[in-house]
Amino acid sequence: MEDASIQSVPYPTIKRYPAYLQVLKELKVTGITTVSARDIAERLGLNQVQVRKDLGYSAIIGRPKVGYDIEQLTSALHQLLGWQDPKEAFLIGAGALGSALLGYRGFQEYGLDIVAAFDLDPSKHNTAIHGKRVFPMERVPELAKRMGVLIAVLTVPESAAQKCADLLIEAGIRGIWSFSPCKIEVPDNVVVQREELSSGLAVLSVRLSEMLKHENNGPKAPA
Amino acid sequence: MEDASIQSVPYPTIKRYPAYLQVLKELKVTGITTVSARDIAERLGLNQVQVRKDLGYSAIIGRPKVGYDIEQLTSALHQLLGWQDPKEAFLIGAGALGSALLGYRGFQEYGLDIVAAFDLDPSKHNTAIHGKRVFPMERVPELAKRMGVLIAVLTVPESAAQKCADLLIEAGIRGIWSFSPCKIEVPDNVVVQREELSSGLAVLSVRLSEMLKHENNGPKAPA
DNA sequence: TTATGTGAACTAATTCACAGCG
DNA sequence: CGCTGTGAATTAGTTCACATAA
Repeated sequence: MEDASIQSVPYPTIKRYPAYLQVLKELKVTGITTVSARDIAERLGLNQVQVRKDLGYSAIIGRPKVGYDIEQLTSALHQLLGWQDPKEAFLIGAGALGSALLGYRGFQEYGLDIVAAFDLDPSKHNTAIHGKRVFPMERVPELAKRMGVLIAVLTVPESAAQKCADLLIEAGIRGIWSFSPCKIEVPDNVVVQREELSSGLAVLSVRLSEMLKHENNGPKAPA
Repeated sequence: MEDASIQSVPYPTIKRYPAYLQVLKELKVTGITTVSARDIAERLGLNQVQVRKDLGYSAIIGRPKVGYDIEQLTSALHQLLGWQDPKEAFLIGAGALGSALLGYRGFQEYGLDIVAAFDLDPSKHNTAIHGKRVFPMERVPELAKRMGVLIAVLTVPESAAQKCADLLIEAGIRGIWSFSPCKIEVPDNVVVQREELSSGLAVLSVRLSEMLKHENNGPKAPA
């Protein structure tokens, strides 16, 4: 079965891969060439069996007593993620968050190369932010087609999100990484990944509240 | 059992709460006062039973044929998240991402009020970014204690993350929302929530690759 | 009939336990 | 032994199916 790859890798696993790559990168600069699943697990606070299972979705095999070859493993994970060669992307919405993302070099490592920014606000047009030029929104279709760009990072206010998305879709964009806290309607052949910054904050809030509550109740309560 | 609240709400549920609040806020401005689970579910692309189960962790009860009272539900969710009154927080690392977060008003809604920024770079000291003053890192302990700040948003480079975290812990910070892609060691009484921007991108990459692959294979492959 | 609420069934993910290899 | 790899057991989360209330 050649196409066992139809979403055979579970999403929780995929979400952990970037962290694995991060660890591999760190180890590599120290000159180490192999790593054990346990080592990765400890550095990330995960279960070692989980790491082995996750790595098992790649073609590479680890050697007992030695571990995994860092070089091989890195490229295997890059391949599973489709990060072999960076994909060009547009950034839509050069506000505070958008500007920050334009200045973030790390995306290169994540297979993403933001090549241009777009904004509705004319005062931003033809300026450059972190070395990336800002174009008027209307030019998305033309430039997307010319450059063959398929991915957009959407950092516009909620109120503009759907309108911008519609324009992106018309321009042939197939993947939208959205930082706007709202649902975006797209046809079946377009993928939207919604980044929920607030989810992480919600978890932090709850964990912190619980910890503080226990400190107050703990001493009094039995056991 | 009064303390059934010891992490009785599953994390996946907690992560969805901010999205629910977002929907409730949108509905509220239109003047509507009640909402059904199905309506929420549709707006977010979720299953309606899941929404009901999630809301079931709160004390409020919905009325058949009517739904949930938006006002009540909002405050119940705020309470479950510990977002009743905004918590003051420090931002550590006034680089590109840090500056963006300083400019993001939305955190107020998420129970977070960033009151000051800190940076190692002296050239940034005593400047203001989006109206928030930037202090030298050394002043964290003094100001945290004076203001009773317990939460920090960490947006420093990987290389500085642990060092900054150590200083924060010494200053009495109990919750760290970290955007640095690395593990941070903290004592048991401190909570670290790691925000993995790359996870979302990983999922987008894979979903997009699969979609494009199917388009190429699809027409040829059987069924 | 249109909604909530919930036990039961199912599906997914994690962890355990152990076999196998160098 | 120290490590990988994996079937089996467990736990967690989601969805189904249905009872109930206005």
